[in-house]
Amino acid sequence: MKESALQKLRENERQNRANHILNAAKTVFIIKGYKNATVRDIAKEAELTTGAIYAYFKNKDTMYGEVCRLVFLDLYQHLESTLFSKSGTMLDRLKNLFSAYIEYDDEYENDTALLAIDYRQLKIDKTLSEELSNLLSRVLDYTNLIITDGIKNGDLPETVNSKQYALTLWATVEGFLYLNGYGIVDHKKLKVKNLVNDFLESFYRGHQ
Amino acid sequence: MKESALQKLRENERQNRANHILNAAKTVFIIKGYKNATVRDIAKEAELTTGAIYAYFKNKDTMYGEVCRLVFLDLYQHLESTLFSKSGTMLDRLKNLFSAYIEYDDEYENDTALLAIDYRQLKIDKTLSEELSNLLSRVLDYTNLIITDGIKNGDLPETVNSKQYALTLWATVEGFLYLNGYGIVDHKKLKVKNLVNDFLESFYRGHQ
Amino acid sequence: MKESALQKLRENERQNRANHILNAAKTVFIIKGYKNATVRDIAKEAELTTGAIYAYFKNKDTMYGEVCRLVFLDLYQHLESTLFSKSGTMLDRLKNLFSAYIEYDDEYENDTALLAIDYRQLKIDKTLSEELSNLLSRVLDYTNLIITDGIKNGDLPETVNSKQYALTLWATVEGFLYLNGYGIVDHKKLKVKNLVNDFLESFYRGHQ
Amino acid sequence: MKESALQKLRENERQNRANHILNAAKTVFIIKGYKNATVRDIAKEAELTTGAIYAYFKNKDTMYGEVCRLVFLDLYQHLESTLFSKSGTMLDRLKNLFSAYIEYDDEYENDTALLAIDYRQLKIDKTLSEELSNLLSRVLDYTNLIITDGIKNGDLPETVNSKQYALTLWATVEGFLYLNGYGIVDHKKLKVKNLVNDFLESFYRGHQ
DNA sequence: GATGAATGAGACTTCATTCAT
DNA sequence: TATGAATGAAGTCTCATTCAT
Repeated sequence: MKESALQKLRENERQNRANHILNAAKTVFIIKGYKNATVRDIAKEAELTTGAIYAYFKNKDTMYGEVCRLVFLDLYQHLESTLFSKSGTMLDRLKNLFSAYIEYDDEYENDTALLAIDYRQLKIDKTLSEELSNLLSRVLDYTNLIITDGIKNGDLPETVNSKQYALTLWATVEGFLYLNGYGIVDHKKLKVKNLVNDFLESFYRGHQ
Repeated sequence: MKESALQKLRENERQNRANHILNAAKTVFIIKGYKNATVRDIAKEAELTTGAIYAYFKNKDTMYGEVCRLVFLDLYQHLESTLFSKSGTMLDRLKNLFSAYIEYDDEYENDTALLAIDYRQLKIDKTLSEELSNLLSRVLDYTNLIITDGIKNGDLPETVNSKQYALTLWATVEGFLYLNGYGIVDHKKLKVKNLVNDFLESFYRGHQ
Repeated sequence: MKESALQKLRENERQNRANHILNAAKTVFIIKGYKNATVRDIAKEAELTTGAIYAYFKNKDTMYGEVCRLVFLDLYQHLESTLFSKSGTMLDRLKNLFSAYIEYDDEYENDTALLAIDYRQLKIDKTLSEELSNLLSRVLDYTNLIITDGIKNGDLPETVNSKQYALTLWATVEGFLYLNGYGIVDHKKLKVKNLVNDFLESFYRGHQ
Repeated sequence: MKESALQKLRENERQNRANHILNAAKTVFIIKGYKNATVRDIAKEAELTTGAIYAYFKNKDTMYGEVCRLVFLDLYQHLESTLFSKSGTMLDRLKNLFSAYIEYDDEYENDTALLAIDYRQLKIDKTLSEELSNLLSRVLDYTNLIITDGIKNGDLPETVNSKQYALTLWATVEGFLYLNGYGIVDHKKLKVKNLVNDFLESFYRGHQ
């Protein structure tokens, strides 16, 4: 029993340190991008040596993948509060969901996309790779949920294909963030959040 | 005078060879991605040697930037035929424009995005960098043109902000392509082109 | 006095643990070879941690050397039973000796050679190094003993140089094992033991 | 035609440089042993930089394998002169063959064995690995040839199993060299060559 | 004594870039 | 201009060894 408690403590410690490294990695990857970030950079950021890193992560690519996972999980935690407040109209719920999404993206300096961008080129375990794919598509599920609710409530006609509707919404939001990332959205006048809200309304009207 | 003609000839020759290399680079970058493409790969594809490349391009990053430019220019040539046929409704013209855009993306196996993705991390001349930014936003101008025409023709109410409308359309299309690139769009049932067409219609209806 | 008894006990305890580690090391070195065996591997095999190892052994090379010594000591214990049964002809005694040697080698899957192979490249104390050299040549002494007995008994003419005779026998046996280790001896038809026995007879006949 | 000639010239150049590197590697491997030799050492010995090495050899292990091959090929060139002089008795021919073998080994400071020792642990192409195995057993074929000749000529009775005879001879020679490598053969009094010659005679007598 | 996290040197390897020919 | 060998810096990763707990 004692043994098991000790083990748990140690495992916890280990997990903490791994997270510490992962956070350092996140910082570095966001600042320098995958290509230019070196393991040494990450080690320095974590106040460790290169070798220490490898006690926790198999290699750079895996770290990158894990950072992506972390960001996704963070994101979903951020979104879930919004999601499960079933009060309000469908439109409000969608606005809330995407606002939360956009806020999160803002917080990480528009680098959600940057992070997620090409994990398919990485040498990572299939398990992790698949998990990332799943996580990537989870927003869709969230959105879909709200929309099917909307159809049930009569917010949208029954003829609406909820999956396609959800996909379209998400595509637009991702698109805005993507363009915003390239500095194409004029920050002074238009903010992504407003753009999305306007879009949600027009698109909604188009389905009445 | 003669000298100048000769010079022009030489300059032409040089330009041809540079283009030849650029095409090889495009091929390699699309297949392998920026990270994994080596200058040697490009040289081999161009049936040249490493050293020769450097007579035409300052460095790998510049080549990558130039490839991006090439792709954009190609794209715009592809789009322009569509653009300037001012016949048809606004909706038809938009559909044509984006169809052409999507077709082009298909042709390059969804790697337009892949190519364009992070030229901001590259060490390239400011000139080139700015040109890429401009090119990137040119589709917007195209779209905007069609929409202002639409407003003039009464296809859309005058209250519509054409820039925002255009931005939204483009965002959605980019978003679809982005998601499609990640395999999130179900290819068997939904095609990007149909998704976009459906979207254009709903969005249009939403503004009546 | 009491102190000394306690000390002895402790020293014993320590010796036991060192032997435990050494056996683990032997296992790992035989399976993985010196090059590929890591101290961590050994620690794991001994159900200890890396650090603990260093309380007993100065470094990896020393461990390797000690393993070699252990193997030699084991070997000689294995051989000695044979040796001191002075019954039988010289030829029989030699056959018995080498049979025992070969059996021992078999037991460790032909890795006697693998173990002994290059302790001279190791960073180990001169004492240990010299001891290994001595141990290595001890078989020679054994063989020599039997042969001088044989000469006394008239099994071999007095003109025979016993040292050279012994050296030759041993060389051949080692050679067979070495070739066998490389898979050069055809296992199905010829077994090392038979080859050695045949050899011993022919060589013996050649000295009559 | 000219092109092909140029290519041949270049290929030659390349081969020369590869050989130059290989010789440097041989030197380093012999002095330091596989384990302690670094690619940097080899590069320095070849008066090149590390990177240059990799233009010629895939990796360290492959270089080691190639060095082994080189040594074998050299050896066989050295032996072949001897081999094909079919004059002399079987015994003389065998003495010549093994003398040549031993001389070669001497020349390389007893490191034939050292080199050949564990190429099976290396990460090398199967092709190379198999070639090394073949080369390793070629001496056997040579020996066998002389012995079958000997049987034909009546030097040995027909009942002798030539393969076993050959294997035994070779085993003994290898064994002597092996022991000699460990400093067990007393250099001042006994020389390997003499030991082998004496052995060959006794063994031969044992088969009459 | 034992732990195991951390160190730090050094190994192998890759590749953009240069330069003598 | 073209060649391609060579450079050299940087990268990823491994592991014997140390040390605070």
